[in-house]
Amino acid sequence: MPPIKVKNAGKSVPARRKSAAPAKAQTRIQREKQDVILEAALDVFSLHGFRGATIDQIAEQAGMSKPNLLYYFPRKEEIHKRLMKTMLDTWLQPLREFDAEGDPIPEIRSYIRRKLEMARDFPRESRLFANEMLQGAPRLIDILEGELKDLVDEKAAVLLAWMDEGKIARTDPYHLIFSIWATTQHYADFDVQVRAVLGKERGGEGRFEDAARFLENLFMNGIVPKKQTVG
Amino acid sequence: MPPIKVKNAGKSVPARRKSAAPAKAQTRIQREKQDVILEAALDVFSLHGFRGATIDQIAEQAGMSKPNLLYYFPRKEEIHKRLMKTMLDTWLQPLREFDAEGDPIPEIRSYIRRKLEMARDFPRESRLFANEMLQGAPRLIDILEGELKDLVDEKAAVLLAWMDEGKIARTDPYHLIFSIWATTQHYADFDVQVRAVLGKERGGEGRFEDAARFLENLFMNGIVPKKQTVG
DNA sequence: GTCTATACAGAGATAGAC
DNA sequence: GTCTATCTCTGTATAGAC
Repeated sequence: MPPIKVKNAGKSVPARRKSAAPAKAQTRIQREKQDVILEAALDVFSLHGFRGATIDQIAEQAGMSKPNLLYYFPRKEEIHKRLMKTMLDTWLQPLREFDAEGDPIPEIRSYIRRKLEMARDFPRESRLFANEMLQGAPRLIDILEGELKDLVDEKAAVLLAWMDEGKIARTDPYHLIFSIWATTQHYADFDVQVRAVLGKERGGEGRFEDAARFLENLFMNGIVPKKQTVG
Repeated sequence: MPPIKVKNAGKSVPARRKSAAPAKAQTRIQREKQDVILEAALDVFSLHGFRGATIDQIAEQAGMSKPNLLYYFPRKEEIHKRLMKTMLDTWLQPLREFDAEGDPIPEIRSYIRRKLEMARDFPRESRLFANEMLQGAPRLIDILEGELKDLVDEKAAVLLAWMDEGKIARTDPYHLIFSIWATTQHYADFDVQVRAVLGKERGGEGRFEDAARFLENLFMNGIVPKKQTVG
């Protein structure tokens, strides 16, 4: 599985800032401080969820005092909201880029690979999302029922068309997408378990390559032995 | 998918109590109260994780005062520990029953079905576990590296033997197990998202039957169209 | 065995000096 | 813009009356 090229394992949020949003222009220092805070907050929120995370922890992780942090983000919820927004942008990008004009099998294969790369390179974002889901998505439900549903509906239609043309096997496109999400994000969200079960020898960095190989093969072929390849 | 027979959707913990553990015998009332507390605690812990959950919430959910609750479980951590223990027993049962003597394909198919039934019938247990994983399994890591690893090693060996005999396609047995866990538990842990994306028409009770059909088919056949079944 | 009252720490957030 | 001090509320846990 050569095309996994991304290096940095689980740091950095894209953290694009809209230049028109707040009335006041921001200094470079303000932006940098905010980014430090967001970075620290991602660590803490992704581990403990919204309610379990404390401003103290975030401040400590960010290397500043609690009041100082609150100078930049007056409310805990603001920090979380901003993280969620950035995270969703990053997180849904692979699905957005899923291309109806592409060649079906390679397109799906590449989607699986990209999702797995994201699990490897942005595990905190994955856990932030997972935490929100476990809590019933109180701060995200509108987006799930709106933007996300629309996007999935659109891609499901593409998959259905491919099935009609006999280019991929007929199956439920929604549950196919769910399965790709579930299997790839599992390697971020349940990372402790994966490493514990694989043990020292197999639980190292190579586990993502192994997973990639396995998942590609699973989604392509299932596990029923092919007559022509046996014996 | 007929064999999904379990009815009660997401209530009741087995809550077996070992009769030899605490020095003092327990009255019937004590047992009942403890069960009420554990039931309430499962609601709260599964939603908010250990740190996010509060004794106030649990007490309210259990319909008793906070001091009264603390009479039965002096520490928050005790409640959580007991829940985790019961949950793990329930949760790993299907894997324990995975039978080396059985017929490979039906055995795996049936394992998938049972895991999906558990996601449907014990979603809170699934979320309790998921919450613990997201936090890096601080209260569970020993079990993961011990009991669980041993159990998975054992079952992986069974799968490998089947592959050697050509009864199932050769693939990575560990990642196969991870994939079954991930896809089935997804329907408990990410339930909000599943229902949001499926919408009103398809997000109802039938979603589990749809998922079962899809997953069986995925694991058996993959998505590459079979030459003989196309056209 | 259950309640009221309360101790005491940690939480989010604000005031005001520098 | 950053800090110390502090307010208020919530949270875990205990004491002691009933």
